[in-house]
Amino acid sequence: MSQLLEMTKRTHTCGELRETDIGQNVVLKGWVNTARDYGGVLFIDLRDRYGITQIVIDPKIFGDRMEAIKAIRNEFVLAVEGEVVKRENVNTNIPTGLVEIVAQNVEILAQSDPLPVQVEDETNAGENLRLEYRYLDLRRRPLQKRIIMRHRFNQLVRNYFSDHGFLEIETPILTKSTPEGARDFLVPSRIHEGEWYALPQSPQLFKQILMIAGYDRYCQITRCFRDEDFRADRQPEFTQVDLELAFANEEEIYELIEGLFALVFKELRDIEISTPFPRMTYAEAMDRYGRDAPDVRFAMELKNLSDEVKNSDFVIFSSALENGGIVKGLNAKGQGARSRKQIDALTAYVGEFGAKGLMWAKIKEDSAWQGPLAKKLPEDVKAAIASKLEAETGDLLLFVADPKSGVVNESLGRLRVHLAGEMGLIDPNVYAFTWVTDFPGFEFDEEEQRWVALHHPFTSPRLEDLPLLDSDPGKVLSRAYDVVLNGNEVGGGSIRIHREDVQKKIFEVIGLSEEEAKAKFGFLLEAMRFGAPPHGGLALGVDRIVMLLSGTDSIRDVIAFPKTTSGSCLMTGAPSPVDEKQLDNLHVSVKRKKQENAPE
RNA sequence: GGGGUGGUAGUUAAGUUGGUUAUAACGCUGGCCUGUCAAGCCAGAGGCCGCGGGUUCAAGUCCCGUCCACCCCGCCA
Repeated sequence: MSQLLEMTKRTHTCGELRETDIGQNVVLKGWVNTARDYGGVLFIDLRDRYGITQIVIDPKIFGDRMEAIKAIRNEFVLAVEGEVVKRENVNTNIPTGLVEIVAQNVEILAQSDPLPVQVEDETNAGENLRLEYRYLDLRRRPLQKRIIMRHRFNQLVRNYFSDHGFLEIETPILTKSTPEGARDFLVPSRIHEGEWYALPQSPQLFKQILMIAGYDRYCQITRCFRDEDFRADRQPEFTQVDLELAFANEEEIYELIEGLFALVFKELRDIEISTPFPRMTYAEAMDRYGRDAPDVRFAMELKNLSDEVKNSDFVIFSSALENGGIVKGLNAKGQGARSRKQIDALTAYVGEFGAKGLMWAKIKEDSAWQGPLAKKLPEDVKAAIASKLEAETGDLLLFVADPKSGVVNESLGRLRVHLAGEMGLIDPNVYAFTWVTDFPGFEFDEEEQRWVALHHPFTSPRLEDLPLLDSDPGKVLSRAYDVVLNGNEVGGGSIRIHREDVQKKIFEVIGLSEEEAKAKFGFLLEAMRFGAPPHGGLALGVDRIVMLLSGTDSIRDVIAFPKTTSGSCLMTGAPSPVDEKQLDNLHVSVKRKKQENAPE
């Protein structure tokens, strides 16, 4: 008898029985969510990923089998056979709550030790424990929902692109190290002593080669790797939707991506996303929001006040301007009642992003200013500022001045978002997309004393800017674009270079010698000599998108087996030491850290 | 590489100015109970106070170091 149920197919999941099933004999299998021993009758909530069904154990039916039944504890795995009956007391909290199973047979398929973390919807268990016992954490409903949403997202993406003529083509995980961009994860070659594979930071070059190979629409949901420090929204390995199109321009790509997001939000959240998305140049984003990934759900825009304050002799403003910087401000509407302490907290906040200080003014009755600036600025300057910031009684004006415009934008741009959160200006149910376009092609790296590509060195400059490559790389704008959702960059791409001469020129601009370029990217340059079509593409951050779709704020919540901020897997213990023998095979020697108590 | 927060029972937390036997809730174990669904009631077990050192008559509490986790800066699209 007891072997029977283990071998018997379940007839239903724990989430599907309804009133219409009353009278049926069914077999369910699942985990014990809770067992309530009421002395005589025993109730078991049996759970699988589809739901919960109540099982009733009646001592009249089980007789001397009750002894074994009473040993059942939480998270035991059971097989249950019995009849679906209408409940005396319904439970309106669960979809199966109108019925229950009167068990005829119960079989314990697996036992469970007492749990280190409870399997319950709401948990405040520490994250390290949840990661160590990830299989228990994954049983929790909220996590399960996100994992399922991620699956559905992936399905939608695959079908969408397949329907649009894209081919899913896999690219190598063991590939070649590239010098630009992030640090590579490296894998030593056993066969080639002293040589190394790198894990891909993205399939960038392979997809460009695929375009040259004539597969004009490529798409892949693929893992990428970067050996940098991690954050709440950054893991050492992450997943992106990678796509590339030949003969396509920006418009075609925008339309495709807008269609995808509209579909995904409709299917997964029943939210209508209006298309086309608004667009903004990088310059405009920096000017109005101080960031290249603007959150446009609320206003409180930054205003450049350099013109307004240029004739004032207030030293903080004037010295910033004289040293090539800017002065910007924003208006925190109705925040004039903030205490000095609260404003100091804002000053500390912008300090994290390099701002040396935060100037402020409260607007009182009759446009009078209160605060350190009140006496420092002449009336006409104050009036001009107030006008530009549309200041009214009760407002709080905040200013940052710095010789580096980047510091002003970064600190004030971050402050804008920070304040909006405090002020309750952000509606969590709004999903606002923006395209950001016309990125600078290059920025000057002070440390390395050379130009570096802002996007990557395969991004095409705007055609009209090609002549600037020789004279002033800093002025070159690229054909790169980011798709931004609520202040998060969720995807980015560009029209690529398909001409060998232009690609060589770019390598030259970023200080890559002809020899180096040939050694690192010779295959690409060569491929460009054999009929390379114009092409471009984009990559979407799957983890980040699913994170936003599911309303959580940690990327770890949408990854089945995530790593910690130091890159460890608490469940498996990776990374871990390996045998000397393995290292010998790989021709790798490891410098042992000096033991503290090592003999002198 | 830098800054911040945290680490006390299986779990989540409390622990006063350094002072007797380190609390509570949930979980766990045992008992009672035939309609619960966060079941209830009674009883019980459970602790290297992250780890190492120091100050002190006395350290969960103060000091130094270290490890782990989380958040942020740098870094990274």
